[in-house]
Amino acid sequence: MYSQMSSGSIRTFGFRTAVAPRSATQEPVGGFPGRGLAESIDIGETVFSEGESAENVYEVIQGVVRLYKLLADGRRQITGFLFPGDLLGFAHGGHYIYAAEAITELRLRRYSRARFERMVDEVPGLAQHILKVTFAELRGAQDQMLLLGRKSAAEKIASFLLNMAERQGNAEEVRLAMGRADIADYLGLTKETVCKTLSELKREGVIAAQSASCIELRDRGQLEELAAGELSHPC
Amino acid sequence: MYSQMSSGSIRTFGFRTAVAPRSATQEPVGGFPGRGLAESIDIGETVFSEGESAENVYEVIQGVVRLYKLLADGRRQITGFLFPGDLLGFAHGGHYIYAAEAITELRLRRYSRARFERMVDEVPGLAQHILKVTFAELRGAQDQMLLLGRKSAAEKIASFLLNMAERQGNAEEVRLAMGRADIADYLGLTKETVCKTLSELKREGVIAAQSASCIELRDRGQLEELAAGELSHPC
DNA sequence: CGCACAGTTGACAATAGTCAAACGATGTGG
DNA sequence: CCACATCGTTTGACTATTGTCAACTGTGCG
Repeated sequence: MYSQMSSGSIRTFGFRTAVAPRSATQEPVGGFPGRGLAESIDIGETVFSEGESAENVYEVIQGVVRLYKLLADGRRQITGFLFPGDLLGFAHGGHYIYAAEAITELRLRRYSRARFERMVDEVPGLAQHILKVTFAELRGAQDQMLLLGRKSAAEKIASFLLNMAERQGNAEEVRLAMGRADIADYLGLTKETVCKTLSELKREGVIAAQSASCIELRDRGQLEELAAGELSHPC
Repeated sequence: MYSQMSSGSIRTFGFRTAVAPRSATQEPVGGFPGRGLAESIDIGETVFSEGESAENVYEVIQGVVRLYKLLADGRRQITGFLFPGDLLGFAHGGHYIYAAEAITELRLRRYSRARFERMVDEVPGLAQHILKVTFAELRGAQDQMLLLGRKSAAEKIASFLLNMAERQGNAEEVRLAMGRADIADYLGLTKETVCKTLSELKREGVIAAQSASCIELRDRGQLEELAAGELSHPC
């Protein structure tokens, strides 16, 4: 606990964290015993909304989810993307504190909150396991605060691409499940700035694009320097 | 768990969260049994640095702490301010994931990490308690992401002032323990923009200033609308 | 009293946002 | 099978918010 974690991943409540290794889309995960009810959600549909009464906890079986918060006038901040194996449904005061929507066709497993809490209370080590991954989520949240508050557009894009690559086994080719608008709302930019910055990186030969959703990382060193804020000319 | 929390506060690992009521600067807190070693730190001094081997967990007894992360070129993002009763020392891979410095004269209680982990393992309910406050911290982190990614300078300042007021019992007068540069690095702005925005709010009569560190909230409704992003003219 | 430092203000620059148009892929109907 | 409609992406011209730089002010401490 509070120490190095092994490979594999689970996202409990909005941030990806590394835990025990497991296969990508199969049985219950996260040390989570028992099966929930299967549920299918169409692309673009809402799993739950911010402020809604928090009845359930979900596990992503297949597909990608976006979590976000809104300001009164509609401005949106995406706080995280969820992949198979991740859990969602974090609540405060009995209400979901963010909204969740399907970015792709989605398969979920649903657990009632009562059952989830009973399991956390009764299964030995489960509370501690969830604590561990929650700490890791907090760490991700702090990295994202550094990104949102202090990085330039190019540095944000570089960080994002490396982050996505890492989740895909650091392959040369990164597949983006989300559109430009989602990337923008995740990085605190506009979709136009995301486009322009990607084009700029293409022009410099740092990346190449097979298509809009498939990016090749041609100069990983350059991207890493950008992401770390080491370059005098951050764009 | 995952439900409404009572008054009082604890900051475990960087974000303030509401837990069981307690007096402000007295005995051990957070359901945390036993006493740690007392330690005094001068204003501006470092408690620990990012990346340093994480030997200890600390509890703030008196004073204010800033937690921050740095980019390679020195840009700084403050991820939270800690007040009496808060805990700090979150680590990943055996190393602190942020730096901590004293904003004021500071009194801490220090617990060795081994002892802390033993307590978490052995004391019934402690892991769950820490899980609860950690969830609340995560919520605070998500609010801060919304602020950093999507709010204007005026909206950030309004949110910050209301946040500080809330921690001081929602008094009309807010006392700021931190300087303009710290506020700037917390909100993702520069100190000049913080000054200019505060002056603008003064000009509009929304706030008044007894001194640089003592702000009077004259129109709380206006501040709340600003913080929520409800105003057509966000500045 | 004056030195040092934090805070404030203003002129100007730059990064990112806005608006609008064009382009490209994808999917449907003729 | 092609034409067309639609939606997401890309690009460019222009705007605006915030950052930079520098000077000035106020406050507190020796």
